[in-house]
Amino acid sequence: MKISKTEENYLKAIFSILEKGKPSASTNSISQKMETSAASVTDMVKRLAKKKLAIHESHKGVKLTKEGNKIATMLTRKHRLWEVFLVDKLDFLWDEVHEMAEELEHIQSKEMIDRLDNFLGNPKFDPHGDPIPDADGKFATRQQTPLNEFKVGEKGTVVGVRESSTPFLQYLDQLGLGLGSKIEILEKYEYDNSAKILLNKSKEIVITGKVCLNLFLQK
Amino acid sequence: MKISKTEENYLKAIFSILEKGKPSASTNSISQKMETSAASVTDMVKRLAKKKLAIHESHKGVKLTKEGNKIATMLTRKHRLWEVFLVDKLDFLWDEVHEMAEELEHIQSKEMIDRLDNFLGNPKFDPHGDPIPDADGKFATRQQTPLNEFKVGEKGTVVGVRESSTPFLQYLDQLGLGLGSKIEILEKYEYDNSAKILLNKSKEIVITGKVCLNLFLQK
DNA sequence: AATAATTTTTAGACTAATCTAAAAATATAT
DNA sequence: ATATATTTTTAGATTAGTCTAAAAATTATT
Repeated sequence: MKISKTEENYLKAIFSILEKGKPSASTNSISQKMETSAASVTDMVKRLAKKKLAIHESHKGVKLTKEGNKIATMLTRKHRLWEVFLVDKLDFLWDEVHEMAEELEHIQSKEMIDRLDNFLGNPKFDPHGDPIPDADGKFATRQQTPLNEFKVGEKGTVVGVRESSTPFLQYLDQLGLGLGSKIEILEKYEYDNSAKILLNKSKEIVITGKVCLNLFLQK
Repeated sequence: MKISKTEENYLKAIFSILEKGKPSASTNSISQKMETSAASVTDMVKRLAKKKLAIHESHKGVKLTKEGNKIATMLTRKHRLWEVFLVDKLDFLWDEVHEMAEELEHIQSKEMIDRLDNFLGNPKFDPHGDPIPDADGKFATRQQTPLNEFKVGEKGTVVGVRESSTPFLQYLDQLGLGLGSKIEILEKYEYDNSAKILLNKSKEIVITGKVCLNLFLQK
């Protein structure tokens, strides 16, 4: 059965909504992710259901079948491996690679992606710290805590970001914060969740509540 | 102006026909390359003409504009660079890479392809010996002669193939012939253009006229 | 429970890319 | 040069993916 690029993108959108713990993905939430009308979503969801990639009960949202889930997982695998390639081999910055990976993830060959995986040294996480599923679809797990849950005096290493939009990543770059940065909490300002931190044992900076919420660290 | 993947494929098809020295590409020749009906070609050619990528006079075939030519050249550049990547970095065989490169060539980013070029060491020829245009669209040239024009006693090194279909390349592999093979002509059999050759100064083999016609060598 | 607001689906239309069948134009052969 | 064959174009239909506007279903509010 052939699956179009558009269908793949819908599967990914649904997957990303379900990933956040929702029991099913609403038509509206999908239309926002895909930047299309709700009517288009209804049409497409019916097509995915007919192909046994999704389960759709009218007015009750969409889930993925095992097959739909597998396809979305493999798209995620491809996306993240290509991001590693672009950063590690072609020297792009972590905020520059998303769009390119969005295109590259639709390249078919499974053999190619498995070889790419090997070529890159079987990375477990992408340049934003997101886990890369292996060839069987298994995601690596990792002990990680958002910075806002840290207490004064605690230390940790940045291992991921909750949001990987270009502006946010560029802002982190400006601050000198990236994957691998060592952090110690010096002070916390509860009124807006901001904090003063010691960065890489050398520089004191103040970061906003938004940043605290979106940084994942390993203790 | 946005150019669809389909339009890109038509541009490439037209380009490849014109490349063989034809003054213009006929509707029929394009429909054969694209494996579509002649009617579809007429439709598409009109669209390309409207976008100023092709020049079309009814019943008189198609040419490419400077812009159309440039796009086709850049597609060729991308295709061939990706082939080098697949063979040099992911260890695919020269007969396995065409289909994957057909997909990869449609990835947009020019910056990415220029970086890929550098990463690969700015190769001038792809795994089949075809020249890779540089970032400005310039093709490398090379002194090359088809094997059938060689005389008994002459020697040369294989640098390219006229046809790069999977069966032909696999047949060459079976014979132990590839880019870089050293050849000396021992005998020529005029009645069917076959020849007996000395391969890599070690092995005597007989090759058919078809092979002689499709191998390019440097003297 | 009835009404209002929101979400989802249906209906009908549009575009890109394709097709078949028929008509028109060009090329070939007697 | 006329008839035949081939090539190209036109006409009309089809499918995937999209849209807007309206109808239907669900959820929230009084």
